[in-house]
Amino acid sequence: MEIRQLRYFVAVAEDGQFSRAAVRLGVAQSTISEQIRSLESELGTELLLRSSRTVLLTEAGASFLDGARRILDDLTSLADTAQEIGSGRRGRLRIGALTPSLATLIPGILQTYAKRFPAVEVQLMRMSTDHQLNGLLAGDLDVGFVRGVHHRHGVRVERLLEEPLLAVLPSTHRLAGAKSLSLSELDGETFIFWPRSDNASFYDRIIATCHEFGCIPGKITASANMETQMALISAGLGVSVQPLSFRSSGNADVAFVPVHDLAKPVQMQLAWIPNTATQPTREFVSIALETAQNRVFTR
Amino acid sequence: MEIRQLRYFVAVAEDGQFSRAAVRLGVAQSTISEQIRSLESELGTELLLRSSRTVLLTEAGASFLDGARRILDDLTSLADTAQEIGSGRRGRLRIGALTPSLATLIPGILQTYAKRFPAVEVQLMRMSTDHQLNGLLAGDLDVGFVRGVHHRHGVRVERLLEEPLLAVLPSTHRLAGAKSLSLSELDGETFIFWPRSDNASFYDRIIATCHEFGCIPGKITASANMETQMALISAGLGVSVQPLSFRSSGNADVAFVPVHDLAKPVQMQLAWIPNTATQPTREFVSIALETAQNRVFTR
DNA sequence: TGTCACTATCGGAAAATCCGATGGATTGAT
DNA sequence: ATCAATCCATCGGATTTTCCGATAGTGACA
Repeated sequence: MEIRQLRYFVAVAEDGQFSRAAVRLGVAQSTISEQIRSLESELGTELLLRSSRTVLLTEAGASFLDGARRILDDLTSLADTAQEIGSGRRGRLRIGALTPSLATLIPGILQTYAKRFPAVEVQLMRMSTDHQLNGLLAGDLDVGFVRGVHHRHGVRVERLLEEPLLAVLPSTHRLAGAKSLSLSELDGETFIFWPRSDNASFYDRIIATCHEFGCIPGKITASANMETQMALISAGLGVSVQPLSFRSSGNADVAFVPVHDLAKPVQMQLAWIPNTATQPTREFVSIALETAQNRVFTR
Repeated sequence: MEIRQLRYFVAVAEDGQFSRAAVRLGVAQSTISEQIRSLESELGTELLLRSSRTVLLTEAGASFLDGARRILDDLTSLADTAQEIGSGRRGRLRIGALTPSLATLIPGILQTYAKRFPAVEVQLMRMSTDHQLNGLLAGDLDVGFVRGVHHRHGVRVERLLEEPLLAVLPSTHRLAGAKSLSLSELDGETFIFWPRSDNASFYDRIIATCHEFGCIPGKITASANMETQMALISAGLGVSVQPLSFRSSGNADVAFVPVHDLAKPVQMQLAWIPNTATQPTREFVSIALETAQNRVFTR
């Protein structure tokens, strides 16, 4: 049984004539006759009743017509779907993101992406950097917005934007009004920070920098939630050092003060796995990098 | 896109190897390679990721695999169904029947038929002879159990069995105990009978026979329902002349008395339209004729 | 580095499709 | 009744496609 035969049969059934169907299909009438005949002989059943004026369907033919039409439809949609998936116009995209990126970078990127690929189902998940890396490697995630990742086998990481680190202080803090400060001035204070398990290397880098510049945190209170951290700081329970985008949560009674000995900015990065990247992933990465390049993060 | 290509693709996806799939399919490996390649190029999408160790599916390939499997299944069931319908193993059979046939002939025939063709949907409808003929000609009925039909264009009628006509009398009737009677003895009585519209020729034949033998019915009360007729007769409201099988309703307080001047029996007949008969119809007819031949209708 | 297992490619053989011409059958008109 | 027209079936040959075997190319593994 061949697809061609199904097409010919459907055409004949619709036209009620071999010859007219042949013209419509752009083939010789003898071809139609042969193919229909071969189809019938393969099935062992007559599908058409040939009278000299018109062609009628047998019962088997009527049932076959229904089925053949459905299969022909299925075939085109099969091809269409494969093409859409292959071209990235259809599919699924699982994005991991750190909290600050959600308010700053991601809205613009997603807007562009959703416009170009409306049929792709986007799943956006707030996750820590280390969680994202694990997810990428486990195949649970397609792309992630992370911080402080250097190299990890199989994972490609590209810089999206850079931000300075700022001291985050309660508004009642003695340095809240300062133009800028030195890390050593926060020596011994309680620090409010992300859990070390969220991004151990970034955590360690910050702490090491503090030590380097003569600031040894007293207690370190961990919270995985940005809003909670803000609340703790504004309540005067501690201070923190955070990238500028931390500010975009924009609320709470806290002061952001530049730290002049922290010249080196931190980066927001995009991470994905080129080897196994799906087409939607590749498209998203390309849009994300492009969007970030055109974007200057302002206070 | 060809069915062959779907088969090859499914085989490769299942085996994870071109060469092994080729062996399993009984074709050369180069053939598989070419066909898959041609499929991919037609779709404009890669379906398989060839590494030198194993073949993996792309996203598009995974979706295509599902669809291809489903379509291949659909194709076989399409062919199977057409074959079943063509051979009469599947389909629909609409049978019309007079009331007496329902209790006598039909059970045995249907039993045999349902055993040989379990997948055929049988619809049995109680209808008058004329209704059945109209139904057959209109294509609403496939086969009918009728009485007193001679010839009608396009309709074929075969005798199934013959039965004598009996007088049907209230048990209180003066002739109820007679061994037999002559029609003339019922002259002037009220007759309980089927409506003339149910089977005009049969009706007219009975009435003509009565006249011929000196019996002119007084009033004629019509009822399309056998049970109603029995009730009317047993209530003493009239008499009737009916085929023997009328008796099989077996109840009510009526007497069946042979009529010696009605030597000519009446027939139960099978009617169908050979030109447009479906396979189930043909099979049913053959079983019905066969069953009736082997059957002697006894009191 | 060499071997192994696998897919891609190529030329030619084999098979299937397709075409045009023709035959046979039926319908409708003259 | 005959003739023309229409339609499907059949046949031989041209064309296209499929298929095979051999061989080249490629990555994995020892």
